[in-house]
Formats: sequence, C-alpha cells, structure tokens
Amino acid sequence: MAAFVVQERRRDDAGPPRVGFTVTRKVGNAVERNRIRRRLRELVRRIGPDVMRPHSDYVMIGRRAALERDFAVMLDDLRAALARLDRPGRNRTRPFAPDAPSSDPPPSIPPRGDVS
RNA sequence: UCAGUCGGCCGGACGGCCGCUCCGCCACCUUGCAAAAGACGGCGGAGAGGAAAGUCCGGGCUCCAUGGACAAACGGUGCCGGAUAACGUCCGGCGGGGGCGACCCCAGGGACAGUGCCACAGAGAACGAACCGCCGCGGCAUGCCGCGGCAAGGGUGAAAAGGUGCGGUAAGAGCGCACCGCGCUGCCAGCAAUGGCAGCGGCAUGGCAAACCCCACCGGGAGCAAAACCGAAUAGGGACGGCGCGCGGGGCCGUCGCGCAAGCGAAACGCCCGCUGGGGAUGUCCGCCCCAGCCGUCCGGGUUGGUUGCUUGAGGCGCGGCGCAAGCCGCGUCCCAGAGGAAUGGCCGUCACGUCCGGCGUCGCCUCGCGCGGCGCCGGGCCUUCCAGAACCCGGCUUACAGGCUGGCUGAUACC
RNA sequence: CGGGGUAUAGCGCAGCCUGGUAGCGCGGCAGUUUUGGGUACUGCAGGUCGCAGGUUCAAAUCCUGCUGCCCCGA
Repeated sequence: MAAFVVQERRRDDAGPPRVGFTVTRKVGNAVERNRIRRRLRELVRRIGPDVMRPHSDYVMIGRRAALERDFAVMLDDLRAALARLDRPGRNRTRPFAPDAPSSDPPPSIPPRGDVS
C-alpha cells in the first residue's frame, strides 16, 4: 500500500514550484489526517526544491500508510515518484514536456501551505 | 487481606539536529518628505484538551425587527428550598424504589376541568358485573327446572371495585369491630415539599397525561461565513429637476370656462376630510413610519480581497473569612495559543511505564507431581502509549478513553 | 456554523402519527404444467425492526442518549 500519490501539472509561468496537500476524510480522524499532512510536508522540505521542476504545481494525496511507513523509505518513494514524472510522454496531465533544463534560479523556500 | 462504593488528580519525562506561527529587540534593504509599510536575517520568549469531540441546553457579543397592551399558536421546563449572568446544570432536603451496608436510581405537578384508550382472554375492563358457584323457597322429583338473595370461593387477565383476622348470617357482604391502606377535617413541627398526632368517612368511584389536554413558569429571530471599516464592475438605493399621478366625498377658497356683473358650470390639478392596497416577524386594538410611475443628472453603494472583530475573561493561582454544601466575599499575584483551508511539526537517543519468554530466590495452595498462583531480582525480545486537534468566547450536559496516583466510606475475615 | 431525512427478510419499500396481528414486490426453495428449460400457477422458508436505556400490563411504534449513511442552506 502506497503512502501517497503525486500529481504534477505545468503552469507556464516563471514562478517556483508549488505543492498542495490533500488527505480525505475517509483516511482517518482529524488527528491522523493532520499527522499525515505534516509528514508529507516534511518530506517535501527535506527533498529540497531542486528535484522538482519550476513553474509546475504538485499535488500530494495522503494515504493511510503514511502514518506508519518509515520516513527514510518514504523519502526514496518521493524521489522515485518525481523521477517517473520527469520521464517525458508518460504523464497525461503533462503531455507536452520539453525537457529543457531550467535556467530559472531555484526557489529559495519550499512552498509552505496548500496551493493558494 | 479480600470484596465493594463514592469522589479528586495526572494522562509520558529529559536531551540533540532541522523547521512552522505569533510577540519583543537588533541589523540591513526597498517605497515614502515624514509617519509608516513591506521583504529577508539574527537573538530571546510563548505555542492544543480533559474531553479542544458531539452540537444537546444556557449566556455574553453582533446584526436584523415598529413602540405598547392583550391574545393565540408553537416550543421547552415541571416535588420543595437554595446557588448562579442563565440553564434542562449544580447543592441541600422531601417522597417512592433497589441494596446486608456504604450508596445508587426516579420527566417526581394535575386522572372528582373535559375528551379518550385499556388488545387477546374473560360473564364482566369502569355512571358496578354474575359464567362455574353458594343459600332460601316452590315444582317435578334426587337431579334438574323456575323465582329470589349473595359475591366468600373457582376460572380469565397486566389489572376484577380496599387487605388480613375475628364476629355475624339461610348464604354472604365494611354488615359490625381491631390493625393496615385510602380519603376528608383539625392541631402541631417545618420557609416549603412533607411529616407526626387526633377525629371522622365505611370506602362509589383502577391504570395510562414519555395519549390529547389543564395548570404554573420561561422563550422575538439569526448567528463571527454575525458585524464594522478600506475598496474595481453590474444590478438595486438616495437627492434634485422634468413629465406624469390610487379611490371617494366635501367645499366653491384658489384655478379654469361662460358672462358687464351677480352668478352658473367644470372637474385634470391645488386645499380639506375620509378611504383602499402593500410593507414594517402571527392575530386584535391603539399609535407611528414608508411605498403606491417614467426619464435625466449627481451622490452613493459594494460578492471575492485586505484590516478589525480576536482574545483581559462571569479568567487562573495562593491566602483569609462566611456557608452543611453548591457557592459567595475580600486581599495579593499572574497574563497563559491566536491560526485562519487552518501553525503548534519531522527524525533520533536515553529513561521510566506496559507486555511476552527464560532463569534464580521466597511464600501460599496442594489431587505432594517443582503442578498452579503471587511477589522480588537478573537477562533478552516487542511496543514505544489512551481517547483525540483550538476556529468568537464562557457555564454546563452527553459521549470516547491504555495506564497510573490519591482520599473518604461500607461489608466480610483474621489478629490485638 | 445551522437545519433536515433515513436505518424493518438477500435487495427495494409499507407498517410508526392513532402502542397489542410485522406485510408487499423482486429474489430463494419445493411442487404442478412441458420431451426439457423459460413463462404461468400453488405452497414454503427467511426479519436481534441500527444500538443502549426508560415510560407502559405490553414498544418496530412513545421519550431520552448514542452510531452509520444521505441531503440542504450560509
């Protein structure tokens, strides 16, 4: 059972990557949902902004396994998921993916909250 | 020691690294005349609960609504007294029920204000009835029939018209008596609920108001996404001007028509009186206010967004006083989350705690086999903690909750 | 934040207001009809009435507290 699902969508502007988190009510009560969201946010903070492409939006959907799964393993999960998203032609939400290495300066802070 | 009962409290601790929100101070940059605002950084401080939960009650606060009186409807509460801002909460007491007891439970007003319901069974289920019976008389004749009396016994039912005993009688019956119960009256105790005593009534007056209802008391509505301020567009709003104007009546003052004039006539408008319709939370009454068209100009307005509301409060702690208590009063002291789609976190280490396994020691039971159980120590493994996350704020209620600490009381057993 | 509905047989629903017997359709099983199956007909089985208390002689029904699901308004 996966701990989370990552989605990506290009935004076509010059901004930094933005990350949104969602954990639905069926996953657990408020305490468990808060804990899942905080662990996922810490994953994004630890992995750094360089792995994600700029001017893209990411959505992380939390699952119940994110409560108990080992944190280091989840870090590898996230890296693998982002690498799969980088492979061109596989993502339906980003069908046209020019693999241009971005010359934009990397964002100095990871996005904190949900997508505003 | 065991069993039980009623409360009170806690609900991981310490440390390391990296982060988040708010507050204070400092440094620097940008905008600006300035006040100040914003961005980034450093240091220091603070940062979820006993239920933050469910949203079941009560308030504060804010807005809406036309002021008062009465009423209706709707909803709620329901022994008495007290506490409280208020409550459906809490405390004390009364009554009823359960328990050996500590203690626990009770929507606990009214059934001679009215309406209604009580299935099935049963003769009969509520302005008092007679199936099986019992008794007397008569007839035929030893078992029935007829008439009359009775309600003790049987049977049905959740419930059968006071209960038990004695007397009494043809058989019976509150028919009489004693006690108990019920009702009424009086006296006493108590603020009261209620209790005690005495007398009277022979008792024909069951249960259900968590059936309608009656009585007493309470309740305007909505909710911080309330609301206020700053603010771009549309619709709507206000003021002014022009044109236009619901109904009826009056009067002929103004106006208009005719006429030299008196006067006659006209009714669109002005004036006076009255009315109608709609709105102002339901009805009635008394008042009050607004509206009863179109066009133009100006003012103004404001979903999203920003700021405020937003945390100092019926506040916490300590001491003293009053009260059986709930609680109240006084003094001192403290400032203790303010996010806002939502911060209070992530990872790691140590230690307590829990649990399982093994070994040793000790005690008890003993179907005497190191069989079972308790306690202590040592070693190892696992889990590393219950229920659960503030969203304007308080007082309660209800529900969820691993484990632990502690106090009062009751019963049983043993010993002194 | 505020309000409403619903839970009954395997499935979809009545019954609740006005308390005493839980019923209908589909489905299931058995039988008849048919050479066989379907259809049709006949019969049968199957329900802690969401959970826990209370009122009552008696509760699916009345009252209270919980639980799940669905919906609406801001």
